[in-house]
Amino acid sequence: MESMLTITDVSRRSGVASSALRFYEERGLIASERAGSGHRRYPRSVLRRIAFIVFAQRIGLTLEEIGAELAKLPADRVPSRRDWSRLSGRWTKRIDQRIAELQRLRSGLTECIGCGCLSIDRCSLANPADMAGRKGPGPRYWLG
Amino acid sequence: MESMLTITDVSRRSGVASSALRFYEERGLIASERAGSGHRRYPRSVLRRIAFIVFAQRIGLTLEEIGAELAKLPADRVPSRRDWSRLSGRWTKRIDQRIAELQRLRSGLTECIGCGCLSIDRCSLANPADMAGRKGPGPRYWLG
DNA sequence: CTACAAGTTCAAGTTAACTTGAAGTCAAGC
DNA sequence: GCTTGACTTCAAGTTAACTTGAACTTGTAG
Repeated sequence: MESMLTITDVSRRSGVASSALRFYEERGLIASERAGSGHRRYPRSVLRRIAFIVFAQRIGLTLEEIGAELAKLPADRVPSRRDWSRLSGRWTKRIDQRIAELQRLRSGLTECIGCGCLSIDRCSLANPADMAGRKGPGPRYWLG
Repeated sequence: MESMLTITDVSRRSGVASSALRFYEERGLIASERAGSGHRRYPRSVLRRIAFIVFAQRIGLTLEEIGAELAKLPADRVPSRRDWSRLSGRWTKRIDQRIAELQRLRSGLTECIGCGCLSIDRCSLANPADMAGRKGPGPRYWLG
């Protein structure tokens, strides 16, 4: 059975633009075979891989990190449910850390800014030591 | 008393690089007076303003949004504690939304990827409708 | 057979939030 | 008088994750 998908098929089913799919391929996150014409053909299993990529992005991983995770999947066969859940298991901790950070910020909102200390020097929430200027150039994201 | 601060003073006390301080000024987030030499001089109150900016960034606001918030402060006097807490009050909701999103993702991690459905089409967490391709060009951040 | 849609590559553009570099000014110490 | 250091402006570079455009080739419907 000829069940390979075109790039438009994959784009429509995954919600990810074709340009992004080519970009992911360039970065080694997904792979494709080629039809005689040179057009990309994808196996159905790529959809799960893409879902995983999107999911991981929402959690906050960079494409580079996602690539590193995907590299741990078996190369010789279509990954099983166990394979996938082994990967995602590590993220739980990461999510928990982000949640904790946000909760810390949330309480700081009322306790620190709303409080009377008003001292940037003494306030642990707006403290040089734990925030700015760490990532070098480029945008600094919401979490150091 | 001559208690104005130089840009290096402010940078050291806030942990924000001087280049960033100039950038914030260009964007209208902070202001400075000038010494006869043309060098910037800041009142002490700028430190609280900068703390607020950094805090807001960690919560996930863009500089543009932060600018809009800061514009709501009184222009004719140094903002009071009430002024500040009025601003930050609105953020609580926002933080809660992010926390909820992360918790949703966290449970999806075990329930969806770890589960047997394995169908990208049926999985509400990796669903085209609520995720990709919304922000136009540029990076897509961890939250739609 | 001819449109026209869909696919290809490759280079360059986009956004946010800054940083870096070049070229010049100004004040203080020796 | 001169060097050093802090400061200035302005233009261009950086990073991530893509998108857009140009220039071409292929596949398909009529």
